[in-house]
Amino acid sequence: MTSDSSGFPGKSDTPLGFKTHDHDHCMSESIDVAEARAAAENFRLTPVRRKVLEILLQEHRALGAYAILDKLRDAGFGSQPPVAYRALDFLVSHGFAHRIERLNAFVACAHPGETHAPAFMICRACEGVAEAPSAPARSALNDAARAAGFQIECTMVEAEGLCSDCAEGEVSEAAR
Amino acid sequence: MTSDSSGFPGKSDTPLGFKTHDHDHCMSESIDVAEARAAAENFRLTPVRRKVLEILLQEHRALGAYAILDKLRDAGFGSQPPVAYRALDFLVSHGFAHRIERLNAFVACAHPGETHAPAFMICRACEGVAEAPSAPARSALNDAARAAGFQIECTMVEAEGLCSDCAEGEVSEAAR
DNA sequence: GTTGCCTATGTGATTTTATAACATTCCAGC
DNA sequence: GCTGGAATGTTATAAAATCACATAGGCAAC
Repeated sequence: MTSDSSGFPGKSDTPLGFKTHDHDHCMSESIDVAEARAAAENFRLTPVRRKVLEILLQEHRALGAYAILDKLRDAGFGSQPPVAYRALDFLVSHGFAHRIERLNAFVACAHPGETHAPAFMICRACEGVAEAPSAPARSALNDAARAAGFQIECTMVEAEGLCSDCAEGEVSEAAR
Repeated sequence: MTSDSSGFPGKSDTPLGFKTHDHDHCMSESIDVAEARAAAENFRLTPVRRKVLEILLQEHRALGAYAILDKLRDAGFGSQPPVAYRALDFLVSHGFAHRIERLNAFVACAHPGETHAPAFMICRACEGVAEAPSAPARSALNDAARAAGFQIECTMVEAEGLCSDCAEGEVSEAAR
């Protein structure tokens, strides 16, 4: 396996996630974390669930449930929507994936293990999704909520725009 | 018309929006603003568009496009999805309504006129939606984005939880 | 080891949300 | 009155999500 998380990864480098990095590494690491937690926390990382996690980890992009479903079918699993939705619900509720409301789609979590509810940056050109810390944004909102007597249970922060790679592309396109 | 925006409104008081207030007033005011802007900014607040805005203003809740469509039909307008979606697109793009991604639904804007992209507080019990300023949350996210070279074009902040009224309800229910 | 229970998966049907494509109508400006 | 563009109407279809119920797998008690 090409494992180099610093500057120059092996064959599996990718521009997604807004930063070149070693896919194989972040993927195998995430799977390992999931298996460790499954053993420790007494839940089952069944074949479908594991496969869906792998599918999501292949790309740092949000995938729709039906795109995932296609890949599940190719891999020999059931191909009806509930198969995908159930696995996704599981992954999301255990923190291995996030739902991107803006896209009605799902991404693998970039920091599994840590319980967190990040903010997302969604590139409208390449559809890449990156996570950002949302604690500051969240606490600001909390103040407003408290003032209104509103009890926040869950906060979603999603920003849409252009990642650095795609922004360069736009510039050169405008210059044509 | 019962116009009293302070403590004790007329027949039209409502618990929605997380605060008792005078519906007729906020509704007529919003329509007035819309008409004024239509004249000033040279766009048309056509009958369908106006009707959809009125429908949304009836309740400080998010309504799905199809719920709106039902009401449009009752009012004698076209009853196919594009009729509702087009009017909603218009209202959203001119700042008279907001789309709530979490619910795939729409609310009337609580502060028409001011260009803004607020944060939303969504009550999971009564489905009421209130707006909160999102500038602090937004600027925090901006810093993270800049660091990642990401150009934010639009940010969505939505919090789900319980409004003060519904939180009280939960408590008394738990005591049963 | 087999019974019973619970969880997970498979499958078909349906509901909800959203858009594409094209015809028709309305209205402003000439 | 004609013309061009915007808005609306309508049919059809795509995309996203859920319901309901049947089947299989894992595991503990007996």
